[in-house]
Amino acid sequence: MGPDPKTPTDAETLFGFFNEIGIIAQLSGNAFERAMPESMTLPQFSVLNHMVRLGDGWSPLRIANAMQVTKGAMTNTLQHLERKDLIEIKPDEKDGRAKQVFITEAGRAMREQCIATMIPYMSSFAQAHPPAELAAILPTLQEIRAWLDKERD
Amino acid sequence: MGPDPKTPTDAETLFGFFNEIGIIAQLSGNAFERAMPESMTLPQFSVLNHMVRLGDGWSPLRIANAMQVTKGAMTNTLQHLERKDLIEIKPDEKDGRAKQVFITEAGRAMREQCIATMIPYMSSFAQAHPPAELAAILPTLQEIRAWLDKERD
DNA sequence: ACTATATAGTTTAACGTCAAACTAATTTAA
DNA sequence: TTAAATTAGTTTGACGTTAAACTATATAGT
Repeated sequence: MGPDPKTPTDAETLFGFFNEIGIIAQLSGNAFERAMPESMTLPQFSVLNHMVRLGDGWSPLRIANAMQVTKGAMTNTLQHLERKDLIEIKPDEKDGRAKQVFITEAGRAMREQCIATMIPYMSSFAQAHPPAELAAILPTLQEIRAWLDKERD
Repeated sequence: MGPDPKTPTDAETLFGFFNEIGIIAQLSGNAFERAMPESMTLPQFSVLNHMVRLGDGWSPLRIANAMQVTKGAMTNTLQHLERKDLIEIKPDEKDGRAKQVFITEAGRAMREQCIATMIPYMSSFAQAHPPAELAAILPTLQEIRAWLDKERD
């Protein structure tokens, strides 16, 4: 007897899982960007949001690590935000190599605006998928993220 | 009394969820690419894999739709694969606008090789996160993907 | 002190993605 | 049949990402 076509192998399950994750990330990222004010991208919003929630004055590298992105990628995102005057970057007095990133008033306003424009979309999503449903699978996702992060080397 | 800081709002849960998804997609995609043969990317592998699993001869647009990617993105990926002789693209006799994409022997071999080099990584992952665990949350993910896809307009 | 090493940021090159403009070929409708 | 609308693919421009090379500053070790 050959393998039962109905039962996916472990490799298939694993692949299907990551494939699903990848597509959701792509579709949701797109959806958010379409909902957000013109010219704002998800990474840009994420940085602003991060600073409002956890405080600013962080170094670019620390922000990059928090967002699991390379420092080169963060340089790029910060340059875009700075050109739009949504953040301010100052040299770190204590360490000549480092910089400190601060959100501006315009940055805070932009972050608020992004959230406001996302609300309709989020509500619509939440109606179809109650937060409790997401909260239920979140722990598993967090473990997987932690594993991948640890395994990164 | 202010809101309980321990209980995230629905918006926070929702945001945290998509954030987690995004990071897992990024970390896992990276991990797979690092494991794969030099010069192969995840989208390129995905196209080869798709053709082996579901048959070749599809049009670029149909492949793009299956992978939830724009046709422009697919043009790009197919060009890379074609340059490496992993696929062959022929005009569709029935429809002068369309093309048909076929996997070559080298393409099949490359797909096998990718799978082979991924096995150690997948095993290591599966040990920490049994497929049953993934299978348990897969349905929820699939519903979410379907919703996002439908909502795309 | 001085050299060697490590750390913070930037830059570059190669890929990927999307949206929108543009071709070319096929349908539809009038 | 002809003109209009649709469909398949490609191209372009703007962003994002990584890895690796490169600067500049700081810290360790001798």
